[in-house]
Amino acid sequence: MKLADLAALAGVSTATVSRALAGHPSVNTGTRERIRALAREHDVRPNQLARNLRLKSTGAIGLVLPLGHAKTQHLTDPFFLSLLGFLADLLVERGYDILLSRVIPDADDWLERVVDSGRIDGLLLVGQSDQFGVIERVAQRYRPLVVWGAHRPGQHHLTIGSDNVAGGRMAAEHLIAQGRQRLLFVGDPAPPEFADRLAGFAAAAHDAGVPHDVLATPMMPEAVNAAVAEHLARGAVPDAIFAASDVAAMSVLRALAEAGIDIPGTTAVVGYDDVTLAAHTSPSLTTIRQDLAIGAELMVDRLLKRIAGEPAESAIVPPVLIPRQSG
Amino acid sequence: MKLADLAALAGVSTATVSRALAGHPSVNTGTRERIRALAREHDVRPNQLARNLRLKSTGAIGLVLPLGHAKTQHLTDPFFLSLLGFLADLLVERGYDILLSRVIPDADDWLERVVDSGRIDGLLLVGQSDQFGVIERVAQRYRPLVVWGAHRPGQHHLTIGSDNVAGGRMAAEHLIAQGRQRLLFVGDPAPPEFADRLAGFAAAAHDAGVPHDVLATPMMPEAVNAAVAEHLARGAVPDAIFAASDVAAMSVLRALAEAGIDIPGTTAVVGYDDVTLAAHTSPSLTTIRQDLAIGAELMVDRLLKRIAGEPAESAIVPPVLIPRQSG
DNA sequence: AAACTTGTTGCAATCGATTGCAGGAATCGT
DNA sequence: ACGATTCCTGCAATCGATTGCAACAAGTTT
Repeated sequence: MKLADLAALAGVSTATVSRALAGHPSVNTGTRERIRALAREHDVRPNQLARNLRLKSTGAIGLVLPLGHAKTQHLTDPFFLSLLGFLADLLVERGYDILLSRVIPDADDWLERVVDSGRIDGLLLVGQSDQFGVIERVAQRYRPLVVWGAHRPGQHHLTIGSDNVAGGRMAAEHLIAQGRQRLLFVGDPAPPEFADRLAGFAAAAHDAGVPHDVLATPMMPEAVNAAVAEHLARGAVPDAIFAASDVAAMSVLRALAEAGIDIPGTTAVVGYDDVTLAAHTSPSLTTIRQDLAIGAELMVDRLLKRIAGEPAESAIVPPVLIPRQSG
Repeated sequence: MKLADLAALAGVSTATVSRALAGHPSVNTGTRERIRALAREHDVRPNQLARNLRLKSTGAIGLVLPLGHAKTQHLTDPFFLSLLGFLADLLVERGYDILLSRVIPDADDWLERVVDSGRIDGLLLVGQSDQFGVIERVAQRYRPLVVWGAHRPGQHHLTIGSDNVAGGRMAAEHLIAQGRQRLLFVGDPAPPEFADRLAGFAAAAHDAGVPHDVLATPMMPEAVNAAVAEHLARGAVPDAIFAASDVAAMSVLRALAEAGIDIPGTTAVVGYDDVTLAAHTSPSLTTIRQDLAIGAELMVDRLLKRIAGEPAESAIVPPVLIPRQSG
């Protein structure tokens, strides 16, 4: 039942009904209570769409996962789901709904379509994928936009992310401190997050005078598994592998186990993210943790500041090495 | 930029612009192309809210997790996140957006508010929690509503769920076949899903002439852990525990390990759900799998049927016992 | 030349709520 | 008793797109 119907029932105008339900002070106390009682009795629930249209505010935050570099990747990715869980909890606590979309950036105005749809008050983007340019362009004019990802000098869009260069460096230093000598990076070096992890990894190796290889592969589990298997079959057995993500690291573990290689005896493995699963693989996975609880809080905090018109800047969550059995 | 602005630029009415962009056949081909070119050039993106209001359809599906029995439970729950992942993938493939809310059912019209908000074309509810009555009431009049949960004879709302009674029964039979004699159910027996699991468990135990106990506890990890620890401290050491969920089962594993009890030598543990983690705990967790990929497909399929005005009925996903190390 | 199609476009109502402004009634001050 | 406040309520515009109906021009038929 809508406001106009209730107005007819109560013998007043919709204007008065609207004001009564909104608790507007200018409406007479008696009338207000009468209308409210009637509203309860007759199941009146105002149409949010109409309200949003008029007020130009929706109470919803967009949450988008752009899938440029892995068109077959699904929302079931544990890293994304975990971050999503934290973000959702925080946003709901603050009274926002979440409009979730998975976008495959084919048309190059995909981001414009999202922000100009009028359906959201702000947007959280998880991962820059290969859409750096698009994001920059939109961020120039659309303020309430926060991205999980890497920060480049001079960029205009607001990012929250872990320091991937530092994380990659930590991985390499940790492995080298164990005396590992033949380092291998496994993953897709194209997306900025992964590129930074590799850069830090390579820099630390270089500083220590240790050589390293790069095994570039798409991030899908079977692809990683196959790439590592083939690499091993060629007789190249590294004594340390740094995988671009935990999910990739788990495929690496599997490929090594299938090749009968001892972990960490022969080859150490270090992952990235510290997804919940990482503590429970066997052997359990040494990894670089991104603290998503903190990251999510930073994202939401910055986004709400931007929505309120206040300034807010990028921030970095420091990565932490979590040593476990795999290396 | 909105349609009216473009109309002014093109020297036509908004009506014509609307029809041109929608590809309505009655508009002159020349005019249509001229308007479309202008639209591309000037970044015209119609306001979805206004469109939705007029058309009374939104292209969004609500996804709600009611948290009646665990007011502190979060969206980070792995079972929910996993189902959410599957649902989101399916819905996005079909062109729907997802409006995600976590609801704490305090006011008893929480569900009415969601379905009458005008913001969604249909609703998926994950879990009935303790809100069976509310859901029944709304389902009487609101058709596009699909619930993940238990099916009661004579109920009106459409549910997809695993056969929890059969699942509970399988757990008990599996344990009894190993010669286990002192069975214990751990969990909150109030929500219908859990009640069914307990009912099947109890029935199978009764059929086999084996006694069983019930340790009722809230489902939060610390609560389960504490409840089991206290139970053990009272000297009652069961030789088999059936936990209402995998997450609860993991707390049970921890409590047993902390009490120095051998698993599965002294006490076997069986969980429910088969979350990804269950295969990776140590010892790995024997559990009753709910196939969420299939469940999600059934939910989306039924919901879209209902939205299209077609009839659709409840369905059941058969549970499967996954034997692992814990029992 | 009158009557009738056909093709294209615009007017204005509609979706349902919010709110500035105006106006009527009641109360107050002098 | 008359103007000035104060209080309350309703009118009507507004948010932006969609669409039935009417209108008009150009072409066709008789």
